[in-house]
Amino acid sequence: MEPIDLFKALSNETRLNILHWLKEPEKHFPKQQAHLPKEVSIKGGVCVGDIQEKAQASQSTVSHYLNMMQKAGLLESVRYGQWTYYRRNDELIRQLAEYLHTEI
Amino acid sequence: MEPIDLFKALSNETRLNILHWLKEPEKHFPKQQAHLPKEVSIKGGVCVGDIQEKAQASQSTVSHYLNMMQKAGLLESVRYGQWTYYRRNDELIRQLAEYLHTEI
DNA sequence: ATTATAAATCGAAAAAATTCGATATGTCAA
DNA sequence: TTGACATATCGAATTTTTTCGATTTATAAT
Repeated sequence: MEPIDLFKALSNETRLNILHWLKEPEKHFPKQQAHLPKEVSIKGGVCVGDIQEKAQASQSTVSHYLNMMQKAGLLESVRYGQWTYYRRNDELIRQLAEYLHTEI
Repeated sequence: MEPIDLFKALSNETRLNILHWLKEPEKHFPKQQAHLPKEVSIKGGVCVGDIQEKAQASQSTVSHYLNMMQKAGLLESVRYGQWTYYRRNDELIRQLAEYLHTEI
């Protein structure tokens, strides 16, 4: 866990929104997992296009954000066909909250 | 509480260190409060010069950091004579940790 | 094979953060 | 009241982040 990279990733409204949306994907992305057959359902995962649409930023920007958040450990991704699904890494977010009131 | 400003303030190693040092001031600043008579002791407060010395950055940089952290709410300051003492705002740090695992 | 679609990567312009030395301001001591 | 010291503020150079459109890569459908 690299706290500084995590805090940097959290220092942006759009990225913070994405993380928040992914907390309740079915609520914020109604047409969730439209491309996925049930057998390969990725729990809590949303594809880049759906996130981009909601985030109101360019495709490259959103892709970059998601990549940065994944590198920091906040998200994890699974590719299915031409789609990449991103979901939260709740365990790391929990660790960060813990770090915040022990180390910091 | 402005989470983005808080995360920005935390996105820097020196600032993170300062916050950490101020968690146990007597441990990290041995000659603590040398200029203060006991009557006006500021619990947990350390003056800018002592922080600067430990942080190994220029005076203006450290002053700027402390100001930014105070604006974000992470620190509070008290002036005594020509010295400004900074200490942690533990309540806000607690709130941020809480926000992290409820909102985010 | 060709075409269409999703996502990643590239390259660059603009905006913001970092960091410093110099200067200003406020306070204390002689 | 002058000089010394602590801190804040200013102005600027450098670095980093933001953000985009264009291109590339990977996969799917015809």
